[in-house]
Amino acid sequence: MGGVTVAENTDAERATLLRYVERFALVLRESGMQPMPARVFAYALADDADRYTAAELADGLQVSPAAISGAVRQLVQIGFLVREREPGTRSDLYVLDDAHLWARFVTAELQALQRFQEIVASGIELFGTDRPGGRRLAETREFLAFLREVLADAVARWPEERERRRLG
Amino acid sequence: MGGVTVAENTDAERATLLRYVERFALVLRESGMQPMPARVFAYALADDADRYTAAELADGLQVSPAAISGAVRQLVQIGFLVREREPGTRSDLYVLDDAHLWARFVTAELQALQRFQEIVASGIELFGTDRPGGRRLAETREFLAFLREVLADAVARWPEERERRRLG
DNA sequence: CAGAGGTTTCACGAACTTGTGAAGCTCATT
DNA sequence: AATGAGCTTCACAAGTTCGTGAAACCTCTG
Repeated sequence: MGGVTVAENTDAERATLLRYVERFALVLRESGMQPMPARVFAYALADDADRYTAAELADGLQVSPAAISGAVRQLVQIGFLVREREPGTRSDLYVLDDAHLWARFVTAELQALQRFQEIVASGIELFGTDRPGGRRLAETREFLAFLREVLADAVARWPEERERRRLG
Repeated sequence: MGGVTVAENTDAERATLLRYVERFALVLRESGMQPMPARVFAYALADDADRYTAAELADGLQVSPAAISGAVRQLVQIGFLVREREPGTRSDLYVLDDAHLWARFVTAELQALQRFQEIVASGIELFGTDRPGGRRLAETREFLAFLREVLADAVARWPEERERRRLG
């Protein structure tokens, strides 16, 4: 039932986990993720349950339900968490979708690159390409397109690559 | 030198450029870059000079020299700007190193991924891999390693790829 | 349809971030 | 040595972000 976990049988272990989650979240924040979503994600990834109620997350992380509410909403929107509901139950369940998780991760990255590419393209429209600045913008656009192809390809290859690593 | 630029001959054009820089910076900020470094980078990329003094940046962006000082320091550290000094001159020059710029960009990304991988590895050390959470961490580490290989490979291939795109 | 478990919304205080002005520092020139 | 242009550092004020507690809101159960 997702409650008891190996990592937090004792207070000391729970404290270790929470410190770890905080360190992990810090790394995620450096890439632009907000604090509470980062904590929830790190916690759901590192702890042992495979699904969590909002209450379990609030309890496990020692934060208010309100904070969880906002965080899971964003994580669900990005696709890092899936919201589920057991029939005849009153609480939502949040699941880390292992299988697609890293595809989601790169997808989020791809969207960021696309926004980047769009603003660059809009600069080219505004200022043209017959100036030094315009040429830099044009080359940037080319590079971003290339990078997006490479990443999309990597996502597609990961399942196969994963098998290869498991065997080799 | 490097003062007069096509994009800002008139007040209207300068205003357009500044609005554009602000939009561009916003996109960069969404990926975790700080506001002022983001503005300086966007400005240096989109405007026409190929090197700027700190004073020119402050003037062009309508911000204080103090703000520029901090911003260029960070950009130089990441490698997005190169600091130069003309002999017998009192002001530093900041240069966007076109040739290696996008290699730098991916290098920064690679470092972020490495920090990510390190915190995941540290979690595996702390908690082991014989639990659900540990297995998730282990798979995450594998995926990050793969992604880093893919990106490193992409950087290596870009010069060649760039030629190909220019011709095709 | 009343009740209760669970989630979401909202206003607020605390903490953090940002950019500025002013003072201080460096260093090539005189 | 003195000058002064330019860069950096620092303390601060304004603005923003964060997480909380309390209240409102659903929605399943009896």
